Amino acid sequence: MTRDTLRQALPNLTDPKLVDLLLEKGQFLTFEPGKTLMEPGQFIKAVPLVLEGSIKIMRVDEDGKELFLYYLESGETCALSMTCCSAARPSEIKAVVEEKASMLFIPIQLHEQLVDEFKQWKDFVSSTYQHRFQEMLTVLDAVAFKRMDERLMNYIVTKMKQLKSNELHTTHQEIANELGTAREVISRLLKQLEKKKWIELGRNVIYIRDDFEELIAK
Amino acid sequence: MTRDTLRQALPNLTDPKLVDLLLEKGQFLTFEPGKTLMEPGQFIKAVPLVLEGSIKIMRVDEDGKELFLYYLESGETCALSMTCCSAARPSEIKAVVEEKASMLFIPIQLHEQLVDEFKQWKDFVSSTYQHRFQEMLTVLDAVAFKRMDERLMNYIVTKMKQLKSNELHTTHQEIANELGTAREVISRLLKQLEKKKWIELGRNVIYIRDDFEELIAK
DNA sequence: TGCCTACTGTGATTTGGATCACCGAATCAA
DNA sequence: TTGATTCGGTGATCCAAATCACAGTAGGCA
Repeated sequence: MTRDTLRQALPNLTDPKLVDLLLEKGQFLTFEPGKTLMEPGQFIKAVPLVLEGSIKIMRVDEDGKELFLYYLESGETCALSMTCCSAARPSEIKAVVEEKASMLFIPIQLHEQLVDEFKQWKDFVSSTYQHRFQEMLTVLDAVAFKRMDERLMNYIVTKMKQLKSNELHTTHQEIANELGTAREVISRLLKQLEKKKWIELGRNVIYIRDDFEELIAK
Repeated sequence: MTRDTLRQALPNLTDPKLVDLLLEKGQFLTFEPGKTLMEPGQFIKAVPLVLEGSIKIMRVDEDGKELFLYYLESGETCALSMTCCSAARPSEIKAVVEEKASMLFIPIQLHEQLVDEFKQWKDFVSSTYQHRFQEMLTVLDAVAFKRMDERLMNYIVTKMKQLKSNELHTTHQEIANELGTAREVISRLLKQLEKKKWIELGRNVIYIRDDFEELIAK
């Protein structure tokens, strides 16, 4: 039932009036992995709230190159959607379902109303901004100051945590896309990690050693 | 007089009660160019509002490398300050006065109160977030997808607009810092632009052709 | 079973940018 | 005026990453 899902995803939203409004006027939808929710240039008319699953948010260059920004997970929303849709501007990003997701779409008018009326919602929005700024800075640091080997290792750690698994079922090409580089570069770097016995490579799968994160810390 | 300065910088803030509160509880200060207002790691206890002049905001890497993010100009405030200080977290950025600046520092408690009580202030904050997200994405694009020559040309255009002049009084080293690269790289690229007659180089000064922006568009 | 496609591995080459090593010229300070 | 410092110019070299070019291989499916 949606009320429970909402409570689980957002335990901080306790005000029953707020919850009622969200459930009454929000649109509940579920999506399968791989579904593209948003492409650059599209307009968005609702704030997406993730209840279950996860959404991958990416920046896309003019000539199609992509760059992974962050995941939206249970209880999170997209700062960029909030800014874009309150300004009625087209999306700057691409959003793809990573894990089967159930979501609540809050119409922009309702969102604006909630910000005014409910401190809990205002705090939620404000902490979302904060959180996302932080993540944008992290990506910026990585792109501006780190080499690809380090970025790849961080990527693997992020994925492991997000999927709560030490097997990544993905292709080298997919990783390359998300890091904004070429497939060969990723293949070679992964091979180096395999030689160090930090990971094992299979077709469409990467097995990661349990102590991977400690290994890279050194 | 400060009231006039405030009105000029922020014509949208018309509510007299709001303006009174800002003037009464905000701290008015002026700074000379070059003054460092904020270093990474410092804590900030007030939201800085720029009335006149401009402030340069930069990201700083662990090993001291810098990266220019954006300018705060008249009527603007720093989204990062708002998130950092409401969360009582240390600054993630460095802020340096670019042009002689007069500023109003809004204590964080007052800021929070204003967000609740004044729609004008809430809208101001919200448009600040939006504006800054946009600029962060622009920087991200540049760093992730553009070559240094293009970034340098964009940098020159940004500076020209911000200073409203087609002479830049700065050193190659300074530009290199802001773009997160090495001085030699900038010197060589500037030399190329000079060979194309798009700019002229002097010691501590770059003269830029009036139609520079049209030239690079091609 | 056999073909086709998607995925991976790897060498060779190129390129953008970083780094090192100087030098000369302008400017400042004593 | 002179010595020191800052700034700009430039060659040489190195390195990470991009690009090009193929080849092998595992799976899907006809």
